[in-house]
Amino acid sequence: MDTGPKIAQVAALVGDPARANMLSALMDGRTLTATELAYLSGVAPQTASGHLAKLSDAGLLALERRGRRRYFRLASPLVARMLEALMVVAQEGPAQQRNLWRGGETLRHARTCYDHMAGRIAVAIADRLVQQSFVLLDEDGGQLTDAGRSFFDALGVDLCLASRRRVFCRACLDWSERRPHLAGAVGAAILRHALEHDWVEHIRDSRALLVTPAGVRELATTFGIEAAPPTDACKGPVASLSRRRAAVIPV
Amino acid sequence: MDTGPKIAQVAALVGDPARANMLSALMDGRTLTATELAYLSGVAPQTASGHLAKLSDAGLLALERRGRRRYFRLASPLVARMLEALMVVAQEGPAQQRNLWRGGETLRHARTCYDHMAGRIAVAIADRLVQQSFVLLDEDGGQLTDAGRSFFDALGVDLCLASRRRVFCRACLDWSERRPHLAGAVGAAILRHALEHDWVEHIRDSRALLVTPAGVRELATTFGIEAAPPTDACKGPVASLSRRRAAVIPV
DNA sequence: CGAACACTTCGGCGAAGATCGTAGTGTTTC
DNA sequence: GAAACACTACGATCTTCGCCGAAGTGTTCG
Repeated sequence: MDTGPKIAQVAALVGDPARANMLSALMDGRTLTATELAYLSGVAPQTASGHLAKLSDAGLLALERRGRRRYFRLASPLVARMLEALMVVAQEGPAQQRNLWRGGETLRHARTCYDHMAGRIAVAIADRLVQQSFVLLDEDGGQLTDAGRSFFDALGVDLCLASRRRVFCRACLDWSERRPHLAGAVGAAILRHALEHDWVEHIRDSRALLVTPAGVRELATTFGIEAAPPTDACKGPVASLSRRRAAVIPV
Repeated sequence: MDTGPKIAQVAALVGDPARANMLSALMDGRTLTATELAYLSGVAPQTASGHLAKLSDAGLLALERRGRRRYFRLASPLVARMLEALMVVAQEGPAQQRNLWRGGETLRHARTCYDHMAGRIAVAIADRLVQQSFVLLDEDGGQLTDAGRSFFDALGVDLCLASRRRVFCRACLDWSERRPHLAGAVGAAILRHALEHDWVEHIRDSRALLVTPAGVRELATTFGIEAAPPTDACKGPVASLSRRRAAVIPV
């Protein structure tokens, strides 16, 4: 029993475009139904059913039966980490594609990435925190400094670390900005705080985040970030996911 | 340009058993020739050539022409991280396979994992360091405590952090032991130190490590670890990699 | 109870791609 | 210069697997 064939098995599952789209759609931690995932991945429900069965059998997805529909979500944060790692390599990939992501301005601006924030805003926040020596960051990990801890305490961000002394964060390469943003315990705490204080809110069914007017103010005063949303915000956030069937997801 | 199809492209590359074997073989940072990789992955040289071309084009492998042979290695630590993440999910996978890895006692005992140590020894070291509060560790990262820093200083381990203040380490799930061992800057420093002081040495062409008598002594006094090598050590360390062609790799 | 709905199973079609034999290019060795 | 070697390019074969139409199970709603 070597490791090669085993990782091949998992990788092959992710290697199909339809399944990869499903997993991408679930990357923000939401739970979606089989039908929704079928539309999002651009295949017929029968096809999607087969894909979802494979992903569940392999332990990549967890499923919950509720009434006549089945809700799927990523089986664990480890799966999200794996997808993230794949994304990084896919982005770096051949040196050719130096261009950033076009279209979906809303997504580029602010979105969720499993349990933390991503996009321009998130990268800007990370930059600021590093610049002020509130966090130390590199590819192998990161940590909150004492100054940073005080900063977040003063801000009222609940780091959920009463019982656990260590204050970890880690870098997560932003696929639209190609720069690191904050993930891990600290990243999750920031997103939680932002949602609870209405700095940002989820847009429809997408992973995009809308920065509220209050959020713009707060982000400016707290982090010195210009967080005004792009002009074309709120336009078909999930449309980019469906390949063939451009139908609007019925919810 | 969505992320789904892009990660699918990369995942599909890893999704073929032959290519997965090649990448696994390169996981320890070695550079191997096309012929060696062909044998290790169990396919004919022509087939391997095609696979290697694809992996190189996609930016997963870096190749260096020297004379009439081409040496391949992982293009970056990011690729190793990706494979590691895949391995974790592949191991966790379906709850059924609760059994540990059988065979290859030498590999299970001690081996390299890209730039750090893995196997029973590495897990034991990590356990010990955590137990003594020299490092803090969880899935999101890790960090060296002040006490830990003093410990390594006293030990003479060069953490290579003169210019960089942060002292990062991270957990890497050991695929044979299913428990975390140390990776990141600290993990790499430990392996470097162990090699420089002849605690361990590379076995032939495999990623397995042989713990020297001196190493057994030092590991016992330093970490309180019983590091005596298994009795069947040094037997065909790479044989487990070749599937069909069991020929010995000509070097 | 029957209709609408969410999802799954089955079966055949079709395309993608992994494989290796043969043949070819460039490099080293004698 | 010829032979051995490492690797690559091409072509034919063959298996695999994604795909959807049609039909079937279980659930909800009127």
